[in-house]
Amino acid sequence: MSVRAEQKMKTRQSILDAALKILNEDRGLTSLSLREVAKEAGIAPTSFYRHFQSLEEVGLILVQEAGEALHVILQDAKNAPIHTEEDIVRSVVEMTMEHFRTHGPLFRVLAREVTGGSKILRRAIKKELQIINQEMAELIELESRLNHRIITDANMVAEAISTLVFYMGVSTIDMSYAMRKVAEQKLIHHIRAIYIGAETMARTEHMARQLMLS
Amino acid sequence: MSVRAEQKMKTRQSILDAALKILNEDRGLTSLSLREVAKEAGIAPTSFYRHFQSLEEVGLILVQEAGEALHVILQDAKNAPIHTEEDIVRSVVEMTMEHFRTHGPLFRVLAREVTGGSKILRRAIKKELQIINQEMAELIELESRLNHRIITDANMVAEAISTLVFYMGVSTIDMSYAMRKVAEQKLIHHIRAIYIGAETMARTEHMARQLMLS
DNA sequence: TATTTGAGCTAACACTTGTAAACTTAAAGC
DNA sequence: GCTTTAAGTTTACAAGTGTTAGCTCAAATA
Repeated sequence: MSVRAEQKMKTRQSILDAALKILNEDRGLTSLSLREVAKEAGIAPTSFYRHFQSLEEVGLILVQEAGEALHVILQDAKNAPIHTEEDIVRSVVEMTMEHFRTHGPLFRVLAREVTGGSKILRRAIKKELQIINQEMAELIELESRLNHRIITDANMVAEAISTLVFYMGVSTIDMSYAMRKVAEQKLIHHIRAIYIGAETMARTEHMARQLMLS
Repeated sequence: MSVRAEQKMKTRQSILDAALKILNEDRGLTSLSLREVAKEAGIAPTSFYRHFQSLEEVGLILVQEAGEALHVILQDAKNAPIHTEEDIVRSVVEMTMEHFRTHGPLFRVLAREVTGGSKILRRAIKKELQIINQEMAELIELESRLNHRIITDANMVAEAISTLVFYMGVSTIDMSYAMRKVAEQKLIHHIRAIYIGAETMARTEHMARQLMLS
């Protein structure tokens, strides 16, 4: 890459960093000002336009980054060696929480902007979460096949689980280690309840069908 | 009430209405401007101060209103005649969804500001949701006692359910009738899974304990 | 009826906002 | 080495911001 292009990338990154830093200080994207971000990034206000059209565009990139980080977690879980329900739940929850914590600012943006002021951003985040949901459904189907478990609707289970993990998970970012661990255990418990509930429902349905046939 | 006090109340209400109206148009509280609200309310900017200290104070009142609306739902559910699990879940979900829809703007504020820019508001909303949680736990305990159901930790079940109902419920506000009904059914299914899961877990635990004793 | 009160007003302030226009200047390309 | 390109700059402007001070005038009070 040329010296110029390299410098441009650097400045671009410093804008993204600046935006994320300010967003992390309890601010919504729509309450952000271009000048403020430019100042934090150490550039002139108008230089911003050399890199992005608007702050919304910056937001979209941050959302994309957060989404990719989530995909990695699920991909890792899918490729992990052990696939018992207990292990998979615990490892996914722990990995997700760890990821939330280490990439706190990014996920705080995700959580804030999913109900935030920009329609475009909301749409983008919901799409991202939908993909996560799909991936989780695949993971659940994989596990249930391996352990001869009857789960009629993996998508439903995935929806409930990913919703809980996302919203409860994000709220743990600011917590102390001890409290976070408690929240983690709660989350694992909830997920297990959903899992077992779905299985019990499927089994009773299955039994009812067999009874009808006989 | 004196003529003057009455007029003041009217203006106060028009400020609250104006704020809610603007907030409903995809705006966060921190991105709101005082002058903008005053204009929408049909008063001079400085007149705002005769009623509130800041926009945050306005936000707090809106949150309080939304919270009260939620309490009413649960109170109604507790006082409803039929208390089978199936009925209670369906009726609470349907009532909550209906309430979310009819008071859409208010709950959109709640959902937006729980991750929003004001720490004070976030705290207030979380407290409100915590109370809801407590009330739901009582409802679950009431039902399980009536139907001789074994539920070891009603608080946990309540947490999972109220989290799902709140976040999934709020996202249904903008939906068409048909889609909302689908989301409603999904939600009922999730709740039932959690309920049954918790019961199954409690029963296996119960059996294990009895096995140990014998 | 005369006085006081206070909701709502206008004017003014110091400041921040987004963005346009025109520049500098160092790297890229020929 | 000369020209072109473009990242980053300064300056400028019109519009919007929160908040203070002081005025109005009708209702409340004495």
